[in-house]
Amino acid sequence: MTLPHPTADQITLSNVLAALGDSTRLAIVGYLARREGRPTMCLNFTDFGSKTNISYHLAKLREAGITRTEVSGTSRLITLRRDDLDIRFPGLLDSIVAAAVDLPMVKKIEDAEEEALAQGEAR
Amino acid sequence: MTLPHPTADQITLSNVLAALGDSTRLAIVGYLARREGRPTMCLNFTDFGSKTNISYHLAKLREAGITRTEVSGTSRLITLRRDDLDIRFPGLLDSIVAAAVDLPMVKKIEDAEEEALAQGEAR
DNA sequence: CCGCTTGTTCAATAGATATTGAACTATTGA
DNA sequence: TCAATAGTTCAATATCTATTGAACAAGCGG
Repeated sequence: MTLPHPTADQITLSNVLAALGDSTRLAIVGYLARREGRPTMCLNFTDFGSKTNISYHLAKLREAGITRTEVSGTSRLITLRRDDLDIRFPGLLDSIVAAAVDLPMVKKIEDAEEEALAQGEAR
Repeated sequence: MTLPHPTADQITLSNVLAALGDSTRLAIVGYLARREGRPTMCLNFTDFGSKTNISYHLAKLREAGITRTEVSGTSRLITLRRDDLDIRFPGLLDSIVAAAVDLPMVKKIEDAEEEALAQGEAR
């Protein structure tokens, strides 16, 4: 089962920039970049907003060609489409991610995660 | 006489991307990049929309820190803030401009210009 | 099979954004 | 001083976008 994604050549600069022009989605991308390697699903973003809202933003990112969403059981695995974006717009994602990883919003939820983890261990 | 511009460190990634997420403004930036060196004023953009509309979009670009607007008599000279943007977000503008210069909208008005020029010469 | 987890879809709403024409400001050139 | 030029401001509007809660779908574990 696969969700609809644009092919590499269907990705437009306008759509990419419009998608990233929202602070929530920019934070999602920054967070995804930090977690690269680790599987990331919708639940990981709940600190960014309600379940419904995250679903909405992730759909926007997917439709713009910024993320890839793979269905895995009841969850979805979200990854950045680094390779495709780099072919279409060389250097673009790198420069955006470089700044996005340091966004206050991203740091905030990383801190929240560490705290939750620490508490889980303490229990 | 100077218009209000954000300082380099007041420029945020979110604002820049939101400003460039509009196709008209993206075309303006692409066009500005093509004209780099030559002075460019609001009148040059009239093919992108009404006078009022261009004024609106140029204000957005200026407020986001993407362009600098200098008053010169009754006109304003618009330039890209390449240096400032490159310090804040290295590589970002370059990668965007590289794609934006080839936008259909940009090509269209360059063609229109050449035609107008040819006609002016013929007369 | 039942309930829990994970997400999506839908309808409603509030807020932001783009676009327009009319009126206005300010500078320049005759 | 007058008229033309170059842009802005304003109010109105139409459209789009983000956000929410309720209802739904689908896989997983007991």
